[in-house]
Amino acid sequence: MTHQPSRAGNGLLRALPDEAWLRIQPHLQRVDMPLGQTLYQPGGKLNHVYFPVDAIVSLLYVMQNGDSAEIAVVGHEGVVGIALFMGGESTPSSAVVQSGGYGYRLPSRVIKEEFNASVAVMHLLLRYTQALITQMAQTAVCNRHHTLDQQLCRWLLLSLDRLQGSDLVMTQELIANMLGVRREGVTNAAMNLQRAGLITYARGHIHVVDRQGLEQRTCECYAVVKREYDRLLAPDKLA
Amino acid sequence: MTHQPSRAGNGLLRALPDEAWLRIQPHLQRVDMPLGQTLYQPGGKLNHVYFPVDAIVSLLYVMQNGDSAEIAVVGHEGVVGIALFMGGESTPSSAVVQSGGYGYRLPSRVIKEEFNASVAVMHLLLRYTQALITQMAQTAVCNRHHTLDQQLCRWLLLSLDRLQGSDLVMTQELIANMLGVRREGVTNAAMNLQRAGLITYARGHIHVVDRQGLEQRTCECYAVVKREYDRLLAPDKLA
DNA sequence: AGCAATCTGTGCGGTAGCGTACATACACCG
DNA sequence: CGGTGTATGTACGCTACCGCACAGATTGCT
Repeated sequence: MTHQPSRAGNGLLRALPDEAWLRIQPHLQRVDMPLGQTLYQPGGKLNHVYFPVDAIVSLLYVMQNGDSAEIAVVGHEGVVGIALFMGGESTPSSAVVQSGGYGYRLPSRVIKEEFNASVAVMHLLLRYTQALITQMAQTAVCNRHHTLDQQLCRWLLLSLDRLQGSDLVMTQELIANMLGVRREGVTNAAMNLQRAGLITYARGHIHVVDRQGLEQRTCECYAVVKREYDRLLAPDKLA
Repeated sequence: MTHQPSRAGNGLLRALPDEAWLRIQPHLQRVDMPLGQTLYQPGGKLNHVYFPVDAIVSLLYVMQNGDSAEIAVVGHEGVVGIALFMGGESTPSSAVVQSGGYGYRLPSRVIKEEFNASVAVMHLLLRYTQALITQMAQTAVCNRHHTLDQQLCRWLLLSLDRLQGSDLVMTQELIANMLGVRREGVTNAAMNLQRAGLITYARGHIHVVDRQGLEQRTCECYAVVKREYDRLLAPDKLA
């Protein structure tokens, strides 16, 4: 009694040309993506690409001394494992599930074949990749110039855009790992946001009360990234 | 009396399949790339891609308040303007010549046609793009975690790899703009390196005395990026 | 109910880099 | 040769964040 995979839950699957979708569908496999799962190890061989539906995946780099930093985040709008069709087969970063849920995975062979077989699929995936590049670039800028308060706002907004509702399941410890800062720093920033009436939280649950307030308080980085995703993945572009 | 463009000076041109090179060659135009020249404005339409030969181009993001940060750097190993074949047509960052020299440029139409016409060209450019992605990601990590001393070392090494010889023409003011820090911070870091006997410098000229010393003093970021460029653009890969 | 693990808050000294202001020094040019 | 711009050095208070240590507080387990 296996259900047919649905393309509704992921923006890229939805944007595929119908023929491509029909070719891909039989190879898609629904997978649970529990919090903390590591999809890729740095340098490791990639066996699948993942299309998250209600899960969020962080691309992050872990340094020799254990410090880490998030490079970008992928949710229902995208795909994890671009190195496969970019030709590199692996990356120096790892991919970790940051918010549990499910998604679909596709064997590397299939995505590579489809990438090479269909110009429309190729262009779709490349536009997504460019959006991802923008996110990485903006992360670099943000790390350089903006306060932890602002970065936390940006991070919450990016996560919110990839979930339904306005609640996150996420300890401050984990957020600190993603942002590459101390847990106490996150505590402090979160208290600031709570006092400002933008969020409430307790023991691993964050509730966003005032989304617009977050958008006002964050740096321009969020808007730049959002605009670029909208521009590159707008429905009319995804012919 | 125009000279035929040579493919010798740029790694990507050199790696092109011969047929592709012959198609492209007539459209290549040698251009001077003087220090400070802006190749792309954020959001602007890209009319050409640029293949630097002895120039270095910085991809950088300038914020609303004027603060800036370098995202990545491109020299004779690469090409400026990947957004063209990635399908975005533009990017939110700008491209500025950071070390003067010359290169070749190619009209956007030609690079797009060639990208779509030849799988080998496509794979070459995509592998290069993945290396560039690694550089951006590592820049984000470095901005988060490493000291200015280390970052200056990394920056000098990245530049050195894209020049012949061991001298850079580059004021501390400019370096500060690239790294997104104060000029005084660069002065301080440069003094540290000079005292350590790794470089000497004066009024816009930097001479690297002990390259190995720089490599020891910098963070792991430099090695990660270098390794990835070597891996993705190794001669045997570039069939 | 009681214990253990987990999550969050707090305090304190340390430091890297910022903003600002100014001082020196070299380089070019008339 | 003197003057003007440009490049570099120095000083000082300030802030954000770090590292570390520890104190509640809530949750889950037995």
